[in-house]
Amino acid sequence: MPTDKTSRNFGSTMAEVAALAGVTKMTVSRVLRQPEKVNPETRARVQAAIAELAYVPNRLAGGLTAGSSGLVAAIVPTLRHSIFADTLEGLSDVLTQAGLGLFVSSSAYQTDIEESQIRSLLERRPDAMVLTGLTHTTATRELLRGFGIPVVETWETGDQVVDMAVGYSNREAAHAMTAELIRSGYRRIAFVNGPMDTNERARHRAEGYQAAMAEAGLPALPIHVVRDEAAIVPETGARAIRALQHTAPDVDAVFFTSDVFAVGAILACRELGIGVPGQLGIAGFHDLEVGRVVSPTLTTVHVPALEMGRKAGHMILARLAGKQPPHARHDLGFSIISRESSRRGTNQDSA
Amino acid sequence: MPTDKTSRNFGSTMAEVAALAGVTKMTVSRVLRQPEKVNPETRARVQAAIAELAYVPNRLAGGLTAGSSGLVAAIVPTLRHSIFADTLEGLSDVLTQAGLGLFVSSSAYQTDIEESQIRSLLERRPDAMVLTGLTHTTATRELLRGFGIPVVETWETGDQVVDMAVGYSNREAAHAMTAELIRSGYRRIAFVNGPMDTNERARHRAEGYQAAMAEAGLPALPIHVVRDEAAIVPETGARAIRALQHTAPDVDAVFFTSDVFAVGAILACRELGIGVPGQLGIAGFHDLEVGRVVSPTLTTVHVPALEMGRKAGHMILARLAGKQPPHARHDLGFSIISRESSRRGTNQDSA
DNA sequence: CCCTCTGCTGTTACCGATAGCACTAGGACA
DNA sequence: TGTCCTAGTGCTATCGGTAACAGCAGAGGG
Repeated sequence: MPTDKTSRNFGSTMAEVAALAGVTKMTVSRVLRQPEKVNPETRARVQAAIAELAYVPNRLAGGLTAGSSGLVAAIVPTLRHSIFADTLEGLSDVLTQAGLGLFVSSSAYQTDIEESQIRSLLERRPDAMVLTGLTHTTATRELLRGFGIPVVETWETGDQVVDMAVGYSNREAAHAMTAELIRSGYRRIAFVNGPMDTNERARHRAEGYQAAMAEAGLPALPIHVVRDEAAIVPETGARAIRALQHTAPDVDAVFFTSDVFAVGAILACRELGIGVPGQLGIAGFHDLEVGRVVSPTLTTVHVPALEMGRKAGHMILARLAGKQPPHARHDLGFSIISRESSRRGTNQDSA
Repeated sequence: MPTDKTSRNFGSTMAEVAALAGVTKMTVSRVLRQPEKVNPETRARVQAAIAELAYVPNRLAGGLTAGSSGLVAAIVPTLRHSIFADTLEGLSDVLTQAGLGLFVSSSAYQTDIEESQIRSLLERRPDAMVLTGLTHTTATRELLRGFGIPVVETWETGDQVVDMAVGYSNREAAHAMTAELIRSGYRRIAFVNGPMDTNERARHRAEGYQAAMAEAGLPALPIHVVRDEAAIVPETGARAIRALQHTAPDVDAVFFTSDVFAVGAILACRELGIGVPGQLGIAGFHDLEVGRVVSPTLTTVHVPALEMGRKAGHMILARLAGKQPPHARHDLGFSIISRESSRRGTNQDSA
């Protein structure tokens, strides 16, 4: 067993296996991918050689000829948010079963970073690519179209898709939640959102909020924007509550663009002696576990995080099999989870 | 621009760029990796051709010659647990900056699945591999050693490392937490653990618990094992509480191997009218956000999830640069976070 | 004016696998 | 007995790059 100076061995090559078995590489290759075409005796000999050398085929080399890497690249804004990890898990499940590898990268919510990452991901010639959201630079779109690989955009639906998309309507979801708050009796509803310039999910949610308010004949309040969306921590929600106390003390409900913020807000209210849901209604987004645990429990929007990942995986597989047509779009919907934090007139829990 | 029947283009090749620029592939290759060796005029011409064709180099092909893929493979038990996602994010940060790609796979906590995944990951000739835990099949160890690539095992420290390791001592962590509960006045302390046969983290935590009890002259209670560890949901913790009410009603504290379980337990206690921390002390593990939000707030063990990922990344980079020696091991420690759920004699919050 | 050196670019071989075709031996068939 | 067919296996080229060395022109030195 030869070992070079850096002690990197990389296992044996197909040629070594072939030599040991007394055949050519081609026969070894056949044993691996079309065993029925090889004489059982020869096959056994080759398999013995493979076992003896602990040979692991090099898919990179095979892929060169085949023109495919067996890799799917995925870009998420961050891994430090279980909601995106859920989508990745769903994707990974489906892809792994099909023998495809998953190659991950995080963009920190910035489209220019995303562009450079896509460029570097493409150097690995993925068989498909999964993106989060529909907002990308023009160069990104052109690059992806030029490569002609299946691209699935997740977490939103819309018309301007690069290729395919699976998601839900953030506009409708925010609309529905706002309407739910209004139905519960809240009138001065504030919306705490992420940056709307780089994130169409945030933009669409804002539109949904504003539309619902308008339909109810209520004034939409100025949207409170959380700048550093990468820092998704409860304290950000707490800070928003403290800020709103000054800028808009008459607000009677706050709808947060993430459960993480909403939960921080609930804790802040507890400290400040603000009764939730009596004095202030609170709603979140994502349906994270934390919202089920906090007291009062959090009203939120459930999003199909895992399912989007799975669906994206299936769309890719179908497409690679030549079935799924381009421009396929799937709306997986959402649901409003009404819990204690928006149940006006119920307990005024603040401890 | 040629496009084959499946509409997969894969961008242009270096040969096409070369033809357009009126040079050979070799010159294009040089422009990309040692531009200073190419005449500025030629270089400009080549760069124009690259831009015009939107050429993206194929690292797979380059890697074939170089004998490296620029990819690092990581295996985590599951992505649906933010704690492992944190480790991945740390790893990803470091690797991405160094131009390495991260290739992820989840093992569902089973070493046999892990083995087959490692085999399939190795087909992609990663430059390094990151594993979770120290428990692997013999075949896995041999395979990895045979490949001679840097391997970092995370989330535990110990002697039987394949190559390198970064983690903390689960034994000491569980020991410290148990001791903390004893110090708080609890005596009949139960431990709810994951399966100890496939997961040395669970095994070591059990040992730490037992040792701490023994040192205090207290009897270690039979360990309550949560079988389906993959289902890491609060309800599992709630179920454990209900079970313990029957099997060991005199227990005065429960130490859970995960905050997720501990939080479910706290909610169950609230429903059952069991006062926490008065009647029952509760402690968790991991220091998840959820433990900061639940009431009473959760006493837990903080583990360096993100840092382990980062450190693993740095160890790999150092090793690839020929610096880091084999068998390097790093203990990043842990810390006990004492919060309300184990503060005996304080409030008996059960709402 | 010749030689050597330097700077730049091209040629050839090869990384590890696979597609496509060629070839061989033995059996079926007329 | 000759022809055709069918397994089973090998040969060659190729995927898209890179390493190593070769070649060539102009500059500088003697």
